[in-house]
Amino acid sequence: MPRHSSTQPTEVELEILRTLWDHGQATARQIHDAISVDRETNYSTTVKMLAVMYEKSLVKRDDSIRPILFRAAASQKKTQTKLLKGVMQKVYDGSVGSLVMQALSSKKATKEELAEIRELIEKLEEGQK
Amino acid sequence: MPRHSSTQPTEVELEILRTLWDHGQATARQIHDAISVDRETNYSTTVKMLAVMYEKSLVKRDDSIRPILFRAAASQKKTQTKLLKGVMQKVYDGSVGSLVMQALSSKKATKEELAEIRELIEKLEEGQK
DNA sequence: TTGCATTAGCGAATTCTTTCGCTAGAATGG
DNA sequence: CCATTCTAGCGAAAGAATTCGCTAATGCAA
Repeated sequence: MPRHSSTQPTEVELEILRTLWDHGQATARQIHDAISVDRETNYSTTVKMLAVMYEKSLVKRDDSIRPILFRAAASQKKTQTKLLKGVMQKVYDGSVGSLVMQALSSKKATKEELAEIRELIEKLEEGQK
Repeated sequence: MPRHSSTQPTEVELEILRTLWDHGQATARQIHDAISVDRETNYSTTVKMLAVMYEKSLVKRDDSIRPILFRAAASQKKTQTKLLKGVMQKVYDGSVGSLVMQALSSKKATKEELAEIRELIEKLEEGQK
């Protein structure tokens, strides 16, 4: 019986996407070097993952030039939001409130972050009246 | 080459845990009926998943009685926090701030939730001075 | 007790993800 | 142009998560 069909990036795919978002675009070699800092892995693996991701339309490629350049197909923000909503649904039963409360409780935010969040809250509360 | 080792619950495991948190404890049959509402699945599968989860120590079982009763090994909160931290790390590079900002922007929170979050923020800002 | 229904467990198969060896083609420096 | 190095791709295999058929054990009701 088939299982998935949604195109959420997997763990390794996400790492690759992260370097693409950082660099804007990159060759397989550059991507490989970037992720090799954390994860010990083979160049072939990176190339293969890029092929898989291209299949899934997670990346675009420009092969009019050599070496081939890759870029993320979707913006970081869009992807993050999609993943976050997934977690919100699966882990917090869709409740933004509990997710945010736990996030804030579980890890220290900087003064600046807190201020920024408070402003957003106030704006949201304003718009709600 | 080995890949994982951490004991984060997977997707299906999480669904089972959710019903356990809801019910406190439950038989395989009850769990199966509960998750069958959303996901079409076979009773054998549920039983197997419970066995796997028992191996991983995600659930405890009381087989002094029949039918066997299962309960979650860790609290919902603890598990949620662990999963959320994972996402924070992998998707938001460890930044609570961006995670919270995006969560609040991406889905409407109720008036009550906003108020509660604002209070927490204010308390956190207070403690930071 | 016997027969029937439900529960529990095992092992194997399927699907999805990640890995890499090996080869062919392209680029580069001498 | 040749040798060497780098890039790209394929196919197979390993690892991980999920599925289920089949059987044994247990419980229950007549």
